[in-house]
Amino acid sequence: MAAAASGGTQAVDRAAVLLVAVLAADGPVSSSELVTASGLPKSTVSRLLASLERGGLVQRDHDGEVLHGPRITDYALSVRPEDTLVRIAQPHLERLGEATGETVNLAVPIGGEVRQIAQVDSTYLLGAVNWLDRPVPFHCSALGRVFLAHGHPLPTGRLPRLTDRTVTSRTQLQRELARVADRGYAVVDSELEPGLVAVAAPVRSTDGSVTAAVSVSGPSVRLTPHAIPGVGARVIEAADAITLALSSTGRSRSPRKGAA
Amino acid sequence: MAAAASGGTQAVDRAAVLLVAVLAADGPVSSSELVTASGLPKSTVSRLLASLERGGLVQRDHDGEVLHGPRITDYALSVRPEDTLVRIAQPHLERLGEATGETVNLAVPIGGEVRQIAQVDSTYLLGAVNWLDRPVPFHCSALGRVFLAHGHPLPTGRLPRLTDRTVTSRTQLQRELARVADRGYAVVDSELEPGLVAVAAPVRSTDGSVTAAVSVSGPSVRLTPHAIPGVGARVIEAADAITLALSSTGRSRSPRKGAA
DNA sequence: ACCGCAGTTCCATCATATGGAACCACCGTT
DNA sequence: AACGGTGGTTCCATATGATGGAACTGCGGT
Repeated sequence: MAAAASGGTQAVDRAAVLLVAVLAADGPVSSSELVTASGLPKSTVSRLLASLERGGLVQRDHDGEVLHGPRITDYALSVRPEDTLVRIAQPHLERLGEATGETVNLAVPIGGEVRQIAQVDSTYLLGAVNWLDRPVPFHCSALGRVFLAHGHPLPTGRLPRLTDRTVTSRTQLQRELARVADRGYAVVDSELEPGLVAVAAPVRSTDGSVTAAVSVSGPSVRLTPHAIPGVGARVIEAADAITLALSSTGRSRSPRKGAA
Repeated sequence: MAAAASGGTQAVDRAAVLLVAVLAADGPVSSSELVTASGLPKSTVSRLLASLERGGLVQRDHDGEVLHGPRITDYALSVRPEDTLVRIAQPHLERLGEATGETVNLAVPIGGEVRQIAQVDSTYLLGAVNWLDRPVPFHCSALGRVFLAHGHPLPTGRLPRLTDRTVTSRTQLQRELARVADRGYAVVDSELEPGLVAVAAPVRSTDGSVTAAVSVSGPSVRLTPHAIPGVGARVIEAADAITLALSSTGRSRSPRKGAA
């Protein structure tokens, strides 16, 4: 079963699935969760985890739950993760900022929220809030909806109502997400804060998955229903440009090789 | 062959080695480098990498070099890696700062340099430089020597001379590193900058490897040869306290489970 | 003390990883 | 333009090492 694409190693494929599950999970995960998530037999999961643990890719906390191993932590510490993404995206964000005059943000999903990791301030006086390090919810932000519309799991639990226009019904949200996926960009009008309108589009990682998003946000007086389609197009354009730039990341540096 | 400790999966063990090598490497790595590094046959490495790549743990840049995959990047983006470490270490650093009055730093190795990720400023007027985001070389910093003394690879190439007291001979450096490992702390006097003395000790990750270090640094008028042993003891004490705090990181959060 | 569940270990079976060699593609040379 | 070399992937027969059901262990709850 589980047809191998070509030249590969079943055991490693499976182990990779487990590791990715562990990394993608918010906190620690129990083995049994991994068993159900992967559909593999207990014994297999157990053995595979043992190997991953031996390799330092995974570790168990005091009560046996599995979490990211020290080797992964080391790696995460050794890079300023934003650096790559932000550095690559920055020029495109600025271009988008100039084109629209509005606040532009780049964000990534983290845990149950959306975190902004780069921002270009609005050229107007009204609208230049600093969103950095001020996470927003998934369900009522344009950025969040972009992630949701492209497969990011919707956090469980109630969807908090932040304004009287916030969508809090899951079915209604689903309908909206379908439109987002279809249209290519997400719009949120006064759902996060009255009078605040945002438009966002997906940035894709090298394997096609959506791991970041770009947004333009400003007051409803400027981002009117009439203006939105045009802005949406620009946002998509910028997001696609970043996606493209990412994919051709030759990772230029590091001229050092052999050498004495 | 290659005795498995107990219950494990050869293929995954090997794949883990490869992945760790990729993560630990500075930039992209060629398959052949991995072949020599791991001692595995070409064909095996090739197959293993194929699986890792399928899992998104690894990817290849435009000219086939292997680097960290999108799933790893996602993870790195989803955490502020320093957060954990810095948050846990902060109180201990502050305590050390109060005790010594000198500038205290926490650092991690990155690429060919040492990066400071947290700092407590000196209570004196002389000495309160901001080291954050100002990487220092491995060979002539106390922090760097801590890493070197505990297995971190010494960057290849010449060891730049920064002052007339900088150790630039590899053999001499080795001797010094042995002392560091032995004594438990590293000292550098005027090798990075004339008159600047630093003392550093290792912080261990949950698996015992040294992945961070703490330092106290100040002018030689205060950190005299006479004062150093006492400071060394305090630095070790703080570093050990952080190590301990790290190991008991139950990762408390995330009460959410099943639920509808 | 008892049940139940999470996780690890056993073990016989055979599916699956293995690795040497052939093969291919690409580059810098003569 | 033909060539040797290097870095990488694919093949394939072999037997090694992964597999998964069941038995086992250890805990935490009632």
